[in-house]
Amino acid sequence: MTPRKRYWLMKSEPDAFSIDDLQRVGTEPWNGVRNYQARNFMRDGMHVDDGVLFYHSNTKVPGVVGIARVASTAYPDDTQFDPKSHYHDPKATREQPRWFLVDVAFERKLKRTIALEEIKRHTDELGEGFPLTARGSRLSVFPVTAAQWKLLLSLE
DNA sequence: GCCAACGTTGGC
DNA sequence: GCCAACGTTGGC
Repeated sequence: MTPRKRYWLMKSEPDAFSIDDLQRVGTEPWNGVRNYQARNFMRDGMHVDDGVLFYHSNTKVPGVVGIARVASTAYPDDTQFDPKSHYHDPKATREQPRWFLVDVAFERKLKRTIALEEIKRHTDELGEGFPLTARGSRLSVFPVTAAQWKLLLSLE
């Protein structure tokens, strides 16, 4: 049985990996996530063809810049095993991987950036707990409801 | 570049 | 199991 389509938001620093990079390569393993909550969402929650809002963080105008889709089920993030990688985790083994990822595929760029500043004006509709606007939240992968998805894209 | 907020680590 | 120290995130 095919699970109902879910929606997610995934943050990336454009200096490291931008929506243009994703457009160029088409599909990319979402490596480097080293937060358990974000990992759990990828490993336990994501299904192929789920929708992804691509968000640029730590940049001049942070915001949602494109749409992607989940392109694989979760599998171990290879960078955790590589001593030369910035994402190397000495406690992870092939037998007992600690970090998982999914492949993410490009769908389209938004016509314009939906800036965080603008998104904040809709806190009431998005809900107090929405991780993008919740105070102090740094979660880089989290679920978005169908209603939140629709609202955010209506701002495009 | 600053720094508040948060998550993780490790000594005890 | 507590919690101080440290490292990271990410808006500004």
